[in-house]
Amino acid sequence: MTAVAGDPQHVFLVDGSGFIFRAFHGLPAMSRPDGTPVNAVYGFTTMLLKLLSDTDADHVAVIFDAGRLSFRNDIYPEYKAHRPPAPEDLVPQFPLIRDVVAAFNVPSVEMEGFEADDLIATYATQAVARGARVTIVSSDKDLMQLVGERVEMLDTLKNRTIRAPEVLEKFGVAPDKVVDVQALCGDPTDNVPGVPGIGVKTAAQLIGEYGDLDSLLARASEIKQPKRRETLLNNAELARISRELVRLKCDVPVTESLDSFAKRPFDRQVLADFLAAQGFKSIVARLGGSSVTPTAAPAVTAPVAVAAPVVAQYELVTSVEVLEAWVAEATRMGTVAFDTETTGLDPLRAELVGVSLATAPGRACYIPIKHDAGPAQGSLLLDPSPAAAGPDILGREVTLAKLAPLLADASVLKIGHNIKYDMQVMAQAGLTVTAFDDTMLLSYVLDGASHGHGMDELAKLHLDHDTIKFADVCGTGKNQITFDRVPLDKALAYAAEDADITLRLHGVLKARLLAERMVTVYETLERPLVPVIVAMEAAGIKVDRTALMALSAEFGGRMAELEVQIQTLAGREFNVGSPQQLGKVLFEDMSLPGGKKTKTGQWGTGADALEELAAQGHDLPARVLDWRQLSKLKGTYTDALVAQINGRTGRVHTSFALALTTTGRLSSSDPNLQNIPIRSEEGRKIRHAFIAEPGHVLLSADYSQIELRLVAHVAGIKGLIQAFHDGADIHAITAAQVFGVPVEGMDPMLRRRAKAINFGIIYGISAFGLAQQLGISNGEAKSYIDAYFGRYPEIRDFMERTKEEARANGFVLTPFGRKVFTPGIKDKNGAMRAFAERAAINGPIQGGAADIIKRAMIRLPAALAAEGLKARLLLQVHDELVLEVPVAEQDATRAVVCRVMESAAQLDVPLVAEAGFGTSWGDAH
DNA sequence: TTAGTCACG
DNA sequence: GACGTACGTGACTAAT
Repeated sequence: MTAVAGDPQHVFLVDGSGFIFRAFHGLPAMSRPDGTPVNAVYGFTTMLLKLLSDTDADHVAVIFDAGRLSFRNDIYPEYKAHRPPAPEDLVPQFPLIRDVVAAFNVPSVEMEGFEADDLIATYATQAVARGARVTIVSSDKDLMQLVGERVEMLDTLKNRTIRAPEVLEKFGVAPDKVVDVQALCGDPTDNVPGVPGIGVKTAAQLIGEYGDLDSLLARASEIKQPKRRETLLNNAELARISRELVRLKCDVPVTESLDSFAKRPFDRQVLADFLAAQGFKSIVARLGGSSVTPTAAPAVTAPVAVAAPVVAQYELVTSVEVLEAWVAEATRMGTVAFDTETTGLDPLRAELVGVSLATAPGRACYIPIKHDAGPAQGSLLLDPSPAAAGPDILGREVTLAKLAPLLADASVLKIGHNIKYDMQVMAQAGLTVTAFDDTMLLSYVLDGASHGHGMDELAKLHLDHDTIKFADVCGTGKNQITFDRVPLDKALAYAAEDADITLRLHGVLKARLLAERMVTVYETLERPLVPVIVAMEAAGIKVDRTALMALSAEFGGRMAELEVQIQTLAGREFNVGSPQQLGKVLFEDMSLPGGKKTKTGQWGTGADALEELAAQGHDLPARVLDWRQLSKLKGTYTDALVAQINGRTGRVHTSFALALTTTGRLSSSDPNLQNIPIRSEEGRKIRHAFIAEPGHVLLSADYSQIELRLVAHVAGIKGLIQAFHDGADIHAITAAQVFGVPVEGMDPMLRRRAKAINFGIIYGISAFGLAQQLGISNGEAKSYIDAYFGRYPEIRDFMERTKEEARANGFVLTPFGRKVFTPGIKDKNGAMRAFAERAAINGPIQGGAADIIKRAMIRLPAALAAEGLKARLLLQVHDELVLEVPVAEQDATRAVVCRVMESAAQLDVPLVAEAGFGTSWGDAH
């Protein structure tokens, strides 16, 4: 069949009835002012709105069930006979939902005697015959039999696409065998009898073995298990009837033609009026999008496609009445952007200065809480400050009291930009925030590290808006003032804009989430992690100040000794900490061999270069290495950490960045507690200074080989998967398999090489890199890699597949759907491209591991609470979690932590977590 | 501000 | 045949 002009390309068939029930049961009760229940109507409306704005479909229709009876009741009167009548609260919503569809100007179809599923089957068949793609918007398993090369299903509530693999997962067979399986196992919800005693698993196994139902029934007497054979022989007719019940009719004599589903525009005014009548103000606001002018009463008159400039109207809130009005408006809208202004960046030390809210584009307010009336430093005393002359501001107590219920109200969505910070600030004031979105995290899951996620940058990018910069309001450098000293008029303009922009960014970004299939990543991996991180940062970790200071003195003393020795050896004084001066000493004054220049023409004095010289017997570079180690430990850890101890808590509180890395990992800073030394003996002393409170111990639990397990899983490497199931020393087994030697009595060198290759795979292996790592020749490294690929052929496939994915999309996906962007993958510079290719290969592995530990962290607090355990999460170090645990609860806590970590994901390999206790972090390993 | 170095997974 | 490399971070110092 050849396509002719006007043929549909992509057809959306929405299972209206299915969605109504799911929306009704999935959403909390909602009602119109007149008392009519509308939760299903609301759910249906938002779904349809998203669907229509996100899809490339050119044909759309919503299909409903017409009545309770269909032709199936003629075959089997009991079909769906036991279904209770629709819930009382749902009945009045059926006609309203048909009105919704009409308001969207989308055709709806229903037909007496046929179920919606049959109509969907019929139209899908017609569409495929005309060369179109079909998306069935439903999660009903009865429709899975229709999935095919050109037909997919979309579960909008879970944002999941159902194709052949998902069908296989559900029924254990390909879509074309689904009816056979259903015929055997039946369906209690629809009263389809099936064969007694046979469930999905057995049915799939039988169909897999015999091919289809008819063959199975014909050869039933061959079945070995006597009981199963008997039931099949006795119930053959029941199975055939069941098959007729579940098989969808593809040739219903429909009256509406497929062509009549061609997508057509809808009248926004009609729709807005209808929605307003249902009380759906938040949807009306969304319809208006960025085109809404705050003064225009009906927000929907402007066409959404043309973004009219927003007329910003910001209000300074200085009376309780006005504050109450804003809270009421936010509650009514169901959505509010909010932002806090403070005196600093550290949420534990910063003081709350004010709060801004935004309820619609351009409509925002600022509530000052603590603004210093005095002029900024440097102003003349006689200068009458506008702030001093301004109106009185509301007190902290009353403002917080009025805001608390709004922030705690689960039915009002609070939108923040980096809301982690605002939640921490509010937590200091005793307020909790429930039901929130974060535009920074939205931006991060959508665009990864392809650009920054600061609000200024996003405002320019998505709204073409230049924001007022913090520096414009507070200055920079030594002239910088804190926000509480900013005059109120300037504070209003800056702070209210922040909330306003946040709200408008939310409109743009949240809409992209579904279209770009990032709902699940955002809602299950990123957003729920925020409160977990808030608690971790607030908890902090105790460090032994005295021990660190003693270490610092010790390191300092030894450095001074080494400096004397080094300068004596050099024959002159120079700054040992200067790579430039050291390079001259080594390669010019002393004329040592093998000096290499860095790309800027300096002598390279990295550890590998110094080690090589030391190995040749040169003393000076060896002592520089020692000096550098001590210098690093003293400067970065002992001294810096002591300076970071919070005066109030006596603990160190890091900051975890959630929207920074390219792979989805967290990062830690101020101080970085993810790079505390452990590999060297001297370094470990620092780890021993991280201690538990009296009566507590530290628990360190880490995933064993999580990245290599991810490799085995995503690449489907049978040899490695088996090895992980066997639970033995993975590097030794790799060595045995690749080099063909027994594990017993293995040369440790072979194991070391196998380990290096295993790591190399994770990094997107190259012969050069492996050679460098092992200190062997390029050729030898290449022969190892070839041997590895020969033993595990799936790895090569995975690497090629991943690079292809990166080239096609500009990103690769982790097993949990996170996008890892791969800029440079098409660069004309070969080195750049190779770099991007290795990063692409690493992406699903490192990113997948990051996803898994995030899942564990999200589940852990509730799992601990469920067993009444008081342990607190303190740190995450990529594959390790550190908790502070009451001594009496050690064993129970370890069990919960390991269980949660190990069950955080279901892969083709087991996940293993190992945990230890200690009074210090160093002892807990 | 950038480059070099080195701490971690 | 040359390119110039293991993946992902943050903090410190010297030099600009």
